[in-house]
Amino acid sequence: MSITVELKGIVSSALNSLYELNIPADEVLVNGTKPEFEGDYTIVLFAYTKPVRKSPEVIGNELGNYLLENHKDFITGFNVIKGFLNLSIADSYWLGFLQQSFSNNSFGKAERLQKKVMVEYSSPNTNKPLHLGHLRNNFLGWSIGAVLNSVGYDVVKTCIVNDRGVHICKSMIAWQLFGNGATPASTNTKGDHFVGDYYVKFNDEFKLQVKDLVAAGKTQEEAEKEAPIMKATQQMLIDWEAGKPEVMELWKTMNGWVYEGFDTTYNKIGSDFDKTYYESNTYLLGKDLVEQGLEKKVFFQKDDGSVWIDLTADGLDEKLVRRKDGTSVYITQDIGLAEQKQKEFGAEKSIYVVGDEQNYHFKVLKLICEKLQLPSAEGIYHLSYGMVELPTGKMKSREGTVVDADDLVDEMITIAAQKTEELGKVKDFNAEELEKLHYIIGLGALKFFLLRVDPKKKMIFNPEESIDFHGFTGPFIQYTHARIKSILRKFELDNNKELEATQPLLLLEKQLIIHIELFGAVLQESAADLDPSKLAVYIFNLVKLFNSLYAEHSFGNAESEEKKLLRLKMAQLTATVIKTGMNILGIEVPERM
RNA sequence: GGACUGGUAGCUCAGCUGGAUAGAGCAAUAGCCUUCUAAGCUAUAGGUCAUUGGUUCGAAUCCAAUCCGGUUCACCA
Repeated sequence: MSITVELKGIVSSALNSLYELNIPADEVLVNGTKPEFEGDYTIVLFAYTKPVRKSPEVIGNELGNYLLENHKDFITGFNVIKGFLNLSIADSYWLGFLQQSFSNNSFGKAERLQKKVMVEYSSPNTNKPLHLGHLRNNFLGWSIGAVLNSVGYDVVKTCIVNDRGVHICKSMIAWQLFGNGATPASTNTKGDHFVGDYYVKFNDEFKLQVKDLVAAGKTQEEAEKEAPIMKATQQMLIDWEAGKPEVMELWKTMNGWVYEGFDTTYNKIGSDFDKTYYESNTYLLGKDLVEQGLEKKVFFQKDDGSVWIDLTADGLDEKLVRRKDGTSVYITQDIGLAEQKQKEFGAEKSIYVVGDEQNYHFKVLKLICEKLQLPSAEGIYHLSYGMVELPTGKMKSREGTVVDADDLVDEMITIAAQKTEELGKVKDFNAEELEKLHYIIGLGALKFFLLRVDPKKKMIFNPEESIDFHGFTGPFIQYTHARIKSILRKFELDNNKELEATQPLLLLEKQLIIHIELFGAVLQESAADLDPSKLAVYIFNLVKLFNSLYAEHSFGNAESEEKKLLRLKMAQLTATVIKTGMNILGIEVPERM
């Protein structure tokens, strides 16, 4: 049990004994005491003044005295300032906590819950390579899975690959027209980039054709419809749906190139999935649900044959679920896939990590599933994250302002290599060890940069300024871990020696222990909010506290054997928390750097 | 226009289920390596929490209005 939970319980029953006041333990307000005041934890008393009919100062003193008398081993002192009761916790409590936890490698993690959740993330299109926005999505999705796993959920990570549709056909047409049989191998290009280049070529050619047609007297709209390359693309989509062999052949070949490229990138950034769905297999799902919906009168049919749902009563609009030609639309596939996942895995929650541009879509999706009374409905949760923007605004592929994922990862690793070289601390590393270290640091910097901000908020990335390696960053945390490991290598910790308590805990020591103790609660909070940034901030603060202590006091050469043992145990547990926490963010920590 | 969403230090962000004097990092300035890794530590400076009103013991936080951004509202995916 965490100490704040314990305190809440104690205060709740104290209020009951003193004033016959029934305040549920979880409604007691407990904060960490601000550093400028004496004490470790603070009870906020204002809420009790009315029912008790006493001033907060009086309540504070009575409560403080009561706690002091009845919990001598736990609470050793108090003071009251305005409506705040500051409590001091016994050193022996902290020492007991440290003794119990310091060698526990799974410190902070919770017991298995026997509950299953699904996290869908990444969801790329196969017509172009991954960019910075995908990186945020991938890091978030992976990390949220790890956070949920750490608090006891069984997590199924899934990915839906958007491998069909007009956009894919655009790349295919362009390759037919301009490729001259080129392949990624023949041009020495990564497969996803290779295919993406033809997508760009399509757009270039399309623009030229439209321009010519407009010059010949067509309106912009007519020109866009009639451009030969666009017509060819639409024909190809029809041929694809009909399963025309040569089209299928080309489609498979080009997607194959893309997957090869994606695999390389996923491997590098550490994204993995338990189950990958392909839209080419799922795009027909949900058709039968339209029939069901019509029978249940959830949907209605218009005169032209198209099928709709009326969501105006829910504050939304009418939404099409089947075209008049009988083909299904995007949302219908999603309903079908939601049901498919439900049948296949039966998770109690299904989290979709998808950008906030699709808030409306997911609102509609959940609503329709609810109205159809599908088992999947309740668990649908859209984890809506903000876009990564440039200082100039959104990234636009047409304007060439897209930050490519592979380029960025490589750049980060290069910078990591430069800095490591400059600092010259690992001159004895061989080439392989160095490469691994540069990778860990470069990727760590990138992941931490993207994960440290609240997922819901959009964030700005300035390509002109490289991502920092100092301060609130991954490398700073990795560095501190390496630093601790260095201490533990030099000064062996005897696990059998028990902590003593003849010398009081110093302020910095106590602050660090208090912070360590929060770890489990932080994981719970990150899981509840589906927000890895809470964890990132926590680790950063932990590391700052450790470094302050490190700068002020010696670990290996402490002033006494008692302090040496205490600090080495603190160091070990700090390293464990850093490593566990960073791993949950998908970031490795080195032994040396 | 409707719906949703954001506005906190020069920059990037915390804090938002109401609690003590609004916090970090970067950038700036000044210090700290003959003892455990200086990718570090310490200090200084930097704020009308968009604006106005309301709710109350107390508001960056809740409510309303206004201003300024963003997303979205396709027989696209």
